[in-house]
Amino acid sequence: MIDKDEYRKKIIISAGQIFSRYGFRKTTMDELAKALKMGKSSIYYYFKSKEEIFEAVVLNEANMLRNELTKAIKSVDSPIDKMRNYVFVRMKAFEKLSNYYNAIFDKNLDHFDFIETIRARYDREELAILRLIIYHGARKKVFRVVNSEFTALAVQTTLKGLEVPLFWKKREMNIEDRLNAILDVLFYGIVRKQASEV
Amino acid sequence: MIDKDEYRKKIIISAGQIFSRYGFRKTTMDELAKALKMGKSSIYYYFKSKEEIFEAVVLNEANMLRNELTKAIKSVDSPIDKMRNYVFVRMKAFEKLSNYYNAIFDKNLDHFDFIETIRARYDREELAILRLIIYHGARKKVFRVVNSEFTALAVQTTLKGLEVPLFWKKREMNIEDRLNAILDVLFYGIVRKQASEV
DNA sequence: GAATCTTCGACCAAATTGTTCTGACATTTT
DNA sequence: AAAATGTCAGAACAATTTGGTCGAAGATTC
Repeated sequence: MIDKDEYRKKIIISAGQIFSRYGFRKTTMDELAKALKMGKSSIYYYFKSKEEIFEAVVLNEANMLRNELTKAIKSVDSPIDKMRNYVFVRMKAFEKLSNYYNAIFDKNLDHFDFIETIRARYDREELAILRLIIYHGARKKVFRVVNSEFTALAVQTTLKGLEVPLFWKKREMNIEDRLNAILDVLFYGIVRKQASEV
Repeated sequence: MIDKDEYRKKIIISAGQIFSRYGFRKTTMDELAKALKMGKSSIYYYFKSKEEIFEAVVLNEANMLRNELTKAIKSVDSPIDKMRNYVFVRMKAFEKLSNYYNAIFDKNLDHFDFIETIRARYDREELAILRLIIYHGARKKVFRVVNSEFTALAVQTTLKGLEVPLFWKKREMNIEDRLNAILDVLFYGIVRKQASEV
């Protein structure tokens, strides 16, 4: 009754861990049931299908990502730090939010249309955040920007480009160095020259 | 013809990676075939069954473990260092040789009798190595040992005891600290007192 | 004690999976 | 060159697995 939502959350968390370990396909309802210590059919009292559980899991991770990101950019003041934090948190989230990213990249899952929906919405939100950061940076004359909309899009494209190698070889090189390199490039192209002003 | 053994090795390596990721059960022959870029039925030209592949994988890892261990104890001279190296390498191997250890611990696999065989042989070999280290240590009067056979058994028991928590929560605490603690205990109970001789 | 909420075992149809079989192509042997 | 043997893959299969359903049986609330 009142516990139903609570129980749904429990299922989402437990399922999230198992999904992230074995992927959607290789995770069975029996496993989820056993992990939750309930009958397999009982799960269907809370969710209509395996796919619906996965959707909830992915949505949950997407929300967590959003929260962490907004917290990260609120924690600092300068536009440069905001941008740096944003990029860092977003890329560091790769390991934790594996279901979300698997859902986006795994070819076996692209028939799930909810993925496209989530991704589209997240892209829109991300663009808004980036635009805001950039706009404020330009306002404070820290960034040299002609059109904050286009610049935001450019940054987003870079981030997406970084996702791919990050996904395919996860444990290879450390993310930090690579991120810093990208941020360096990004800022040197974007930061207003302090010494010899144009 | 001459390539057959070569190809078997390739299969063992590729299968080893996939098994270590998904476990024996969740790995399908189709996956192995796709990873090897060959027809599923072609695999059966090299191996009689999925189980036989797994056996070869586990055996391979066991051999690798043996090699690393002998190399590790040969690289130093003093009995204390030998013992320390042995324990370290053995426990650090936990991550790399996941199939071997999964085969030993996974309840779903205990019906494979080859596991028991491998384990038994490895136990025997390990005991021999430990006994040798201890015996030499006693000879050099670095270790204080009554019966090197029993002492070796005691050390082995300790190592096995350490396997269990290592298996169940892999990424929790760092192994190093724990190993050092155990070695400390081990040596303080086993090393001959230098200052105030008995 | 009726009504509703929650759980579960039994069951099912569909999909998956390990394995076999047959035949095609390649290579070697005679 | 043809026979024999080695190498591979597609189709087919039997057995198992898997996601999902249904009705009944406890709980809980009214």
